[in-house]
Amino acid sequence: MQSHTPAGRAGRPRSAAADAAILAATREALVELGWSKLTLGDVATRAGVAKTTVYRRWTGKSELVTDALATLFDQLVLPDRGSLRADVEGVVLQFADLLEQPATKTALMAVVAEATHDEALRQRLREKIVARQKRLVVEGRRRAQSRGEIPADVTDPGPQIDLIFDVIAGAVVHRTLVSCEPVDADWASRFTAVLLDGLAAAGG
Amino acid sequence: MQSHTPAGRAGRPRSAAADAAILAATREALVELGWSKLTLGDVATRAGVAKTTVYRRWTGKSELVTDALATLFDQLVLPDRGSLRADVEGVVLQFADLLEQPATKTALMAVVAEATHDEALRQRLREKIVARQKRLVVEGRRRAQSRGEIPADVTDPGPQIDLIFDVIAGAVVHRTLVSCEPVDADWASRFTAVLLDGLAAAGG
Amino acid sequence: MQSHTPAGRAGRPRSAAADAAILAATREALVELGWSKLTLGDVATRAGVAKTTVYRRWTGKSELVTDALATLFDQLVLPDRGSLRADVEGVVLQFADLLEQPATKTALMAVVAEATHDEALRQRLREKIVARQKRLVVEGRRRAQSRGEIPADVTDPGPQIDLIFDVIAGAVVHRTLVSCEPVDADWASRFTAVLLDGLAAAGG
Amino acid sequence: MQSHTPAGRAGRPRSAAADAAILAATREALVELGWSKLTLGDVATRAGVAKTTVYRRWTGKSELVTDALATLFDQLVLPDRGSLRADVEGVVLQFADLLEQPATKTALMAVVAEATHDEALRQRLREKIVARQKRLVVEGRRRAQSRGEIPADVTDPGPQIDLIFDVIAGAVVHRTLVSCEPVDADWASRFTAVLLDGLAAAGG
DNA sequence: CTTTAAGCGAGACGGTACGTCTAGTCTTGTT
DNA sequence: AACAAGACTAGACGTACCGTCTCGCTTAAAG
Repeated sequence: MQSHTPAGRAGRPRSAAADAAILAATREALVELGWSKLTLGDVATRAGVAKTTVYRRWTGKSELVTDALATLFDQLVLPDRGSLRADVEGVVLQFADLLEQPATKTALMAVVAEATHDEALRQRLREKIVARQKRLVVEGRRRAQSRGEIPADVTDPGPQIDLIFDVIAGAVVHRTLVSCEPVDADWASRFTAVLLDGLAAAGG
Repeated sequence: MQSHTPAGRAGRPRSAAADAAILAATREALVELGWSKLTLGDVATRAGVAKTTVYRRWTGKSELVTDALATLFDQLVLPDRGSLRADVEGVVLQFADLLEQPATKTALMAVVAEATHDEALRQRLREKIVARQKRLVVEGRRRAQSRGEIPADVTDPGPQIDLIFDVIAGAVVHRTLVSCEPVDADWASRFTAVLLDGLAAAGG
Repeated sequence: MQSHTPAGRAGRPRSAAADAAILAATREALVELGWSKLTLGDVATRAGVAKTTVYRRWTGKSELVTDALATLFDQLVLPDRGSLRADVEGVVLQFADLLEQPATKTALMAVVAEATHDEALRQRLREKIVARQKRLVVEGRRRAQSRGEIPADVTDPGPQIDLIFDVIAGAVVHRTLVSCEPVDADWASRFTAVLLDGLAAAGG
Repeated sequence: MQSHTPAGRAGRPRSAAADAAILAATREALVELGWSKLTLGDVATRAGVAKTTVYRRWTGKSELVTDALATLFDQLVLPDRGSLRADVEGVVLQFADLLEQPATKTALMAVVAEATHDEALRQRLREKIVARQKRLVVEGRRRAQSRGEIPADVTDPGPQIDLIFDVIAGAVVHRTLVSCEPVDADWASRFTAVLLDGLAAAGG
């Protein structure tokens, strides 16, 4: 999303409603058309906005879709389910739910693909998507420490936090989008067991 | 790749060299341009071939890139490193190496993205890419059983084999392409420890 | 008009019918819309042809309109009316008729205007439009000489031929498009008298 | 040009300087860009003025350019050269000089072209441009009458005045802009001879 | 000396057309 | 037949201008 009414106040201010309409139209178009057939002209039409208005606010398809995707990742929260094991299973199931939504699955991989050869997009992706997910892992670990389930680290973030994040996010994405198998309660339970037991044994 | 000189024998046979030239040109173009800016016309020009020749053999960009990608995954092998732990670390590092190659990283995510809304492509992806990776996991498990490191299952494939595959492939892909961190010997060692210890504790 | 089936013969040749359809559509659009609102996209649609086909054959609006205009100037002929005076009056009236046609009046001045800062267009204009008009003046003079109405020059073209052409064409265009007065039989007669008497007295 | 500080008196009056700046910027832009690439936004920028200020004063490109053109035609005067023949040659040379200026040649034909399908513009053109030229012809004729070179008409304006004007203006414009030949002293002399001798013989 | 109505610079807006590019097909003549 | 070449239809691309509008500020005549 862009900064509205920046520093100076000269000229007509940008319509705040347009941003929301464009992002909503983008999500809608993603579901119907997928990444490669989504066009900014079509998004503009759906949003009831001129094509130029879209181009004035976003520099291209990748940036727009990244921001539309970010609004979906805002749904992620971490309800306290009472134990570390339950919290991890909750996060796994919740992330899997998000990936089952057509707009998410279509867009996420496409944006990652574009980001492989676009540093600016990689930056945007990290700030708006990855950070939102990582927050959950960090929060879950903090809770487990306050419950006494795992020792409080001297160093924070702990040494394994990145590994944990890549394993959780990677495994869920891979099962959902590549293996195309459902992430159900059973899988979540088996996965959580391997992860937590492995971390415990490895001293993480 | 397509079947050359199929059943019928009338007319000029398809040039076998053209296939190789087109796939090589596709890999080259992927590195230079990325998925979204790669065009079949450009591939044809690079391959020194008419556009019609490309379209006669592949139905579209996704299929062509999938096949070009498959030639890269053919590099994957599983040298016997003497122990299960070493074999897993070897597979992790080898897969990471493959993903560091520009053509691979660019193409893999893009093909997965397209596959989310294209069943035929999903099928092709599983046959030509995923199967090649999974083979390594299955082979590694068989070796560990013959070494006596893990018990021989009654059921084959074992119950956790899919989970193991998703965890390994998912974590490596995520760390490489999303977190953009290197998969080095240290990370591979830590990851393998968590995975194997977790599986042992969970009874996998 | 472009050269079709140039030197080389590889590839599909350009459709000759398309040229005619595009030029006809251009004339039609000129009448309805005028120069400034005529768009090449609209011309393509009217001609039942893709926009790229137009751009492949003409480099821009000016060139296309010039060629469309040229087809109108092809109408000009010089019927033998028996005397120099009658021939001049005939040419004046015929040229005026041509300028009364909506497509002509709209396009001619616009092309001249563009040509003032485009040497290539100026060249094209001279070859395709001006030459067609000048031919009539030269032919009329040749006829008058064969009738013995004016002496046969030693030098050919005669010294005044350019002046005569500019006076005839200029006066008719100016009266029609700037003064917006009709060029009727009376005006043609008065104009012809002044021109021929003036030339006779001045020794042209 | 528009009326400043009109009848009503409330509110901030229009800046007189802006008019001059805009017209100057228009002439400048005409020279650099020509008619078809001249944009009002660019004119506004050159004039150091907001686009709205231009649109508040002129209804469109045609009107603005017509007015800018009119300021150039204000240069035309008719110094008394002592005889009808010398006066006509003077007018011809002076008009040709004006047409050699880049801004004039570019704009005049373009405005005439637009005027062919815009009655209001045709009116403006006649008032601001054509009238300025015609004045010279009328004045020259009046002078010749007072010198006794031609008889004073009972009717005024005389019957041939329009024809004379179209012949002079048309021939000079055509030679300059279509034939792209210079109007030098020799051509002016030959042209004047034909015109005046023709008029004398024809009884004009 | 305050209204108050218009002018002003800035710039976003809904549109339209631009000229280019790509997809995928079709039409040549050649191999 | 398959091939190289390249024209073809269809339509998206991102840019530039159009002419309008919405702002907040300035300017001077009217009250």
